[in-house]
Amino acid sequence: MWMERIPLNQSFYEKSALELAPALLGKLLVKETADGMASGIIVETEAYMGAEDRAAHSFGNRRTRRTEIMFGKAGSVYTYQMHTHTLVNVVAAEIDTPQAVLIRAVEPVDGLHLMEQRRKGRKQLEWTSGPGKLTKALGIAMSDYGTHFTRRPLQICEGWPEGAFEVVSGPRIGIDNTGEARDYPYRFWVKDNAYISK
DNA sequence: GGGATGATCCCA
DNA sequence: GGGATCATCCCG
Repeated sequence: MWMERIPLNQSFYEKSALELAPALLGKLLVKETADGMASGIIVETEAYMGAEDRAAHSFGNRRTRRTEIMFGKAGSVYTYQMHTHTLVNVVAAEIDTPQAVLIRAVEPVDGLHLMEQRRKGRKQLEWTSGPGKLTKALGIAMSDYGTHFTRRPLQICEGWPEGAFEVVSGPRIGIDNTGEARDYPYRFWVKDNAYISK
C-alpha cells in the first residue's frame, strides 16, 4: 500500500501524554536509513504521565541522562535500551513536564523487504508486533535519541483517515511493580488489529 | 567499581 | 515459565 507522507506539525504533539497516546493511533511512523525507507501505521501506544505516574521513568521528576529528553520539547524522540532492545517514545506536553508515549506496535506499510531482512526467519505478523520488534524492523536505534518527529530521518506522518478505525484502552503491559499505577487504563490500541503486542 | 534493575523477546 | 544480556543508575 502506497501512502503520501505528510509530517504532523509541532502543534499536534503539544498535548498531554494521555491525549497524545490515542491521537497517535492510525498515524504513519517512518524511518529512513542508508538502506532505504521503512514505515508502519501506529496501532498500539501507552501513555506515561511523568512526575505523578509511578510507572514512568520520570516519576517524581527523576532527571537523569536517560530521561533528560522527556523534559524537552513535545515531539522529541526518546529512545532507550531495554535488555538488548531499543524502545521508542514520543515526548508529550510542555517543556519541563516529563511525559511521553511509548509506541508498542505498528502495522507494516513501506519497506517490507527491509523489514523481512531485519527480522529474518520470522512471520510478517511478528515483525512489528511489540515495542522492541518494531524498532528492529524499522531500523530505529539509540542514534535517534533527541531528534524530532517533524524531521527526517525519523518522522510521524498523516496516516489513516479519522474515524476509519475503533480505539480501545486498557492497563499497560510489563509494569507489575508500580503499585496502583499498574491498573491505570493508559494503553490504547486499534480494535481487532492483527499487530497488537501480546 | 560493582551490584541491582528493567516500559522485552524468544524458546522450551 | 525462565534465561539471555546489557545500558543505566545509584551507592559506596
